[in-house]
Amino acid sequence: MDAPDYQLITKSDELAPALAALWASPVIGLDTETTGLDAHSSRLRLLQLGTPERSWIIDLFHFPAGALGPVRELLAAPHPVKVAHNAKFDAKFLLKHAGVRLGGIFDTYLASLLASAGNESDRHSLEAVVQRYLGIQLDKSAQVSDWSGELVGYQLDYAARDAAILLPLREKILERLDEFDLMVAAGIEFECVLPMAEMELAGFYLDSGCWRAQLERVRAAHREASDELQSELGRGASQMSLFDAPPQINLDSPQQVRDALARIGIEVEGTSESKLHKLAREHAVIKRLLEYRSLSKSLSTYGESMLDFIHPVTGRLHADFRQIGSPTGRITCSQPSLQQVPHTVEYRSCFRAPEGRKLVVADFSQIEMRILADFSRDRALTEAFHSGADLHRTTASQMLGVALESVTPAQREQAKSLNYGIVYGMGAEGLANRIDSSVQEAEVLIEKYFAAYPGVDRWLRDAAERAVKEGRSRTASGRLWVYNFDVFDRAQMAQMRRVGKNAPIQGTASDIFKRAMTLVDAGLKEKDAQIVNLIHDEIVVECAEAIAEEVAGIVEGAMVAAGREFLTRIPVIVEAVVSDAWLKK
DNA sequence: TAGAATCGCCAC
DNA sequence: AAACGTGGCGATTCTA
Repeated sequence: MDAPDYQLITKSDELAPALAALWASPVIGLDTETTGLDAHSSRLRLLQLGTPERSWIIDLFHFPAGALGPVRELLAAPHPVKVAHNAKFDAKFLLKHAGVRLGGIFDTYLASLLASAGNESDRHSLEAVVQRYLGIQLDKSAQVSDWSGELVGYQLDYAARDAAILLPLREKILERLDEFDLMVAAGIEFECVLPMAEMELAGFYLDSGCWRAQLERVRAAHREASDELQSELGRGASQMSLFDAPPQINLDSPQQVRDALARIGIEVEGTSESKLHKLAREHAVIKRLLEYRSLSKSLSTYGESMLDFIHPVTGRLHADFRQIGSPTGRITCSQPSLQQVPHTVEYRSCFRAPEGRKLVVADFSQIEMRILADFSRDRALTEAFHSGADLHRTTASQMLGVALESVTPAQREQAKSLNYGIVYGMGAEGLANRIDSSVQEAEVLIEKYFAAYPGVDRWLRDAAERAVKEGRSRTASGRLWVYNFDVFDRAQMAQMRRVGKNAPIQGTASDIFKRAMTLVDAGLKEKDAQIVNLIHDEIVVECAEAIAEEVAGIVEGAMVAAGREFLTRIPVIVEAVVSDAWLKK
């Protein structure tokens, strides 16, 4: 593609005519060039803005932040719409280096992801998307050039072209979004971009001293467990002589562990947690092995590596959040994953509010079950939520036909397993495995569950049938997942039925969650408060101590409002707690 | 020997 | 073989 008509702007008197044309355009392309990928340690060099007729390249090295006034106004306004590819990136740099909250975003990256409807083989780089939608091959070689020095012609051509291509690209993707009824879902996604950028830029504070102390405790326990297991498992090994140490077993190798267990007379098919768990009661060595595994996991995944992610400039963790991380629309997080920190006080208390600040930890109460109740219109499940009583206890009471007060803890646990398992399409074997019962007993429990909630039974069967018949599913916002299962493969068909039950529920939960994020962010706009983490149904906000209670109220209200946009028949409950650390008090 | 595949396990 | 859905990640094992 040839370079479009463009003008390089290095003086403030050149801005006015450009701004006049940009304000007059309903949609403009936006791109930035930066000296690196990290907004805290890199600089913003160029801001490219394009109308269909013309592009402008603003060299920000020539503009102190104060001189950008009128441009900031344009960028913050909801109109004109700004088309950008992966706008989160540009939004972070604009926020950090120009103090602008980018408004009116149309993100071609997110749009492309939505339009691909869960097809994970599609790539979504600007290059790939331009190729797919416009049939044009882009040359991206200038992207990684040095953007900190004197700019040369090919860099400016490249910069102008990337902004100009976004407008025709948006047109084509819009056609596809419209064709697939994805406009509502796209709107939800676009509104999340700025909150996501703000969150990543702010980062999540981790007390490194606390974390190191925790690691030391785990290390000691790990050594102890390892020594004990080596001597236990070494017993079965043949020894050269009495004075030779028994050969070391690699406890992290499932193969070696299985062989070692066999030598001391314990035969196992697999060494996974669920298989071993059942044997843990009769064999102390297995119980120890499971403890060892858990400690290993702690050390490897949540060990020093977490500290390596602390940013040298901000002293905080700036994880990478993928806004559409799964086909159901869930957000995922990596480097580090702040969504899988062990749910124990020892770990979570290290994520705490800095001096003078508080964390507000707010999560939806049983949102997926509420969605299931709303979708299925099951009378008993609906009643269970309206009663306000403990869901699992109520489920047990309704299944077993006993009074609420006489439900035993064991019965409640079984009902809980059913409530959680059922939205994943769990079968009798799965339940039996989980609650340590026979398959027959599990079958009886499932029958009782569906007898108590016949509407749920009907909805789940129907969802599975629809999934198979249509080969796709949608969430409440219309988010689409076109399945890629092999219809000639029995196992894959069974999986498709389970996904058909789960995807609309999990996906609607992420619709609600994303709306919640937008509303929370809007509610906190003028406050000294900032979203710092997102975990599927939980939002963590850091704020000034003095306004913590008020912020908790705003967060709770916003999340409830988001839930009510989608659930009309079932109450939405959010628990918001003010805390010094990432704990629900 | 580097990268892919697999296992196992953390979160929701 | 799989058996409960979505992910990320680390260690081991396999493979080209």
